[in-house]
Amino acid sequence: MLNRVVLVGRLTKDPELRYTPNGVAVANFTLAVNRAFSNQQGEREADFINCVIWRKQAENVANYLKKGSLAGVDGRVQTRSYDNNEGRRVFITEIVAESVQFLEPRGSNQSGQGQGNQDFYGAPAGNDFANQRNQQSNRQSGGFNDDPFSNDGKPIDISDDDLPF
Amino acid sequence: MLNRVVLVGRLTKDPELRYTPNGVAVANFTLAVNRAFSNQQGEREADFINCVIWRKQAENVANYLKKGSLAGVDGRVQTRSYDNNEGRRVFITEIVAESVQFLEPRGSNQSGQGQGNQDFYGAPAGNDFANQRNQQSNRQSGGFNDDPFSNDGKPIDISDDDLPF
Amino acid sequence: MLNRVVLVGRLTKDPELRYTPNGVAVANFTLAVNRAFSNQQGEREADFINCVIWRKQAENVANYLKKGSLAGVDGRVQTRSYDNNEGRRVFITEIVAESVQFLEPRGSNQSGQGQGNQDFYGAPAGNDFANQRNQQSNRQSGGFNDDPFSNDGKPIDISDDDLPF
Amino acid sequence: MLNRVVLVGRLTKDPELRYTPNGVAVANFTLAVNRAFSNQQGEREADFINCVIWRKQAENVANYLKKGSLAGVDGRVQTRSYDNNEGRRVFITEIVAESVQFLEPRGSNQSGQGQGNQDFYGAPAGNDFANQRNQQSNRQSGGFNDDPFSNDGKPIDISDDDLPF
DNA sequence: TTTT
DNA sequence: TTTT
Repeated sequence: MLNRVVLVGRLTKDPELRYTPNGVAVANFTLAVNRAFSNQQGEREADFINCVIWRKQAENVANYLKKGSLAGVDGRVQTRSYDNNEGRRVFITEIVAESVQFLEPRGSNQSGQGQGNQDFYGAPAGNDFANQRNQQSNRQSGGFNDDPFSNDGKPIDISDDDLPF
Repeated sequence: MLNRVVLVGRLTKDPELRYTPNGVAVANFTLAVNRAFSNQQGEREADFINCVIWRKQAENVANYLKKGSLAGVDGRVQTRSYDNNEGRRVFITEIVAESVQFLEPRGSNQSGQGQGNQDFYGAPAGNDFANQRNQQSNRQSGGFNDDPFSNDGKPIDISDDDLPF
Repeated sequence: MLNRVVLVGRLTKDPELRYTPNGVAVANFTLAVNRAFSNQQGEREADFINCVIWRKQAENVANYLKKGSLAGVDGRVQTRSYDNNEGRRVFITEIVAESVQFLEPRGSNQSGQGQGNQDFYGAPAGNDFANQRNQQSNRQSGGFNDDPFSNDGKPIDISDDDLPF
Repeated sequence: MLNRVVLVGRLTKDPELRYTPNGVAVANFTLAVNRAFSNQQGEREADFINCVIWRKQAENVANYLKKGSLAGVDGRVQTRSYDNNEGRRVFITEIVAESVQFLEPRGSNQSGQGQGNQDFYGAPAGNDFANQRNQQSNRQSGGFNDDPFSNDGKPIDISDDDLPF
């Protein structure tokens, strides 16, 4: 059934890249998306939206985005649940990104060295991470957690079953 | 910033209509949205996506949708947090619906009496609940809960501050 | 770059299914999408939105949708141009559907015989035409036109180049 | 009915701002949206998508966006037709933008003088043009054309009837 | 009639 | 050239 989400926002932290036991890459990141309206105190708030992305694009996200990066996400809403360490069922709503667009001007990550690029404010060519299905990643898995958005060293129970395809 | 969600799914239960202390209507409902793909066991799962809607449209949702109704939602992703009764901060991700479309065939709610309507399977005219801003609802508030998706009779702490405009 | 469209509407006519010279299926159809608001004459107008869909899903659309069917489309906006028979360049904006959802109640196509189905108004299981990439269709091509939305028997010049991948 | 479009792309030209006979502002612009995939020649093409925006936001677009600006659009697909000067009916599909987001880094419009802004690449605060309904613009109308995307000095026949609300 |  |  129809399930579509499009977001533009900034990463609240560097993305977290991990691997399932089978070696499939997953990255998690949170987008801060500023609201278009102000609240009753006249402040403009933001929504902090958890996103997951799989496989090759997960590695792209980890390599090219960092805290503060402006990015666009096209994906879908996913819900899942897991039992936490107190034996309580926790429900998660997150966005599974199907493609991520890097919206920073080219070179904005650079540390300071000259750029000599007249295209400085342009979006990099080929900066979409979409349509890279069928690509496989095979590095070994590190510690994989029960909740991809926490990182507290608890035992692993997210498996390849969480792969959205 | 861009924040857009479109869903089509079925209500998992009747919508819950409540009123803020100021008399503003809010309805909560959950959409079961079937996934387009099957999991590794060959089953087609669903996402269970919590939605909120405000004001006149909240009352429309409460009046016209019920458990099992097929509906479309156009809205945005919202996150918020509250402190639960154990003093723990709980983070919520939900969809604020800006418009809801009733996708049931006309008359499918009817109890059995004849319809004599050749348009029986047609979508009802005017079945969009959109573009009804500026309408105000003023009924008195009933018990309002700390989490619009739970309903356990705990003290009220959602106020008009939660109004998304 | 981000380019996403989601529509729900009714087919204005039966879909048109054709095949490229290489045997790839394409279907064209127009969705009438009723506007959520009324015009200054108090009438509710509709937008008539041309859609294209490729491969296996094109055949599904042709087989399962017809004039009047309620359908959801998830896709992207595409523009292209061609030179018409007067040597004039014509610009086309249309929606390339990536998935189509059949929103008619189960059995609504039936000619009249009893159904005995308590789920009569339920959406059919498996009624999404999505995620069917990698499927190939190989029937022979019939007359393929210069504009997939016209059908006037003029020589073919839409080729597999128009395939959106 | 559901009708939602989200785009991110670059303006192909400066926006065109005009006023209806009643003094309502309208701006037209075209977004070049690069495709996520390459064609059979290995080139990455773009879609050139016509957009319209009304009222206060039209003036914002005219003031803040120009050829090459990176912008996000949230809106809906609209179709309409008009009779051209040869008496032929022309059908138009365009995007009615409901909000536009300015995605250029702050200061990228500047002519060259120093900026001394550590937030140089940050999106400007308040750079959404959304949620500004109810605002009225009253300047006098200049030449208004039969097709908002052409500009050939022909007599005016787009009126306030084209206002999408 | 196309942007970077 | 438009659906219910």
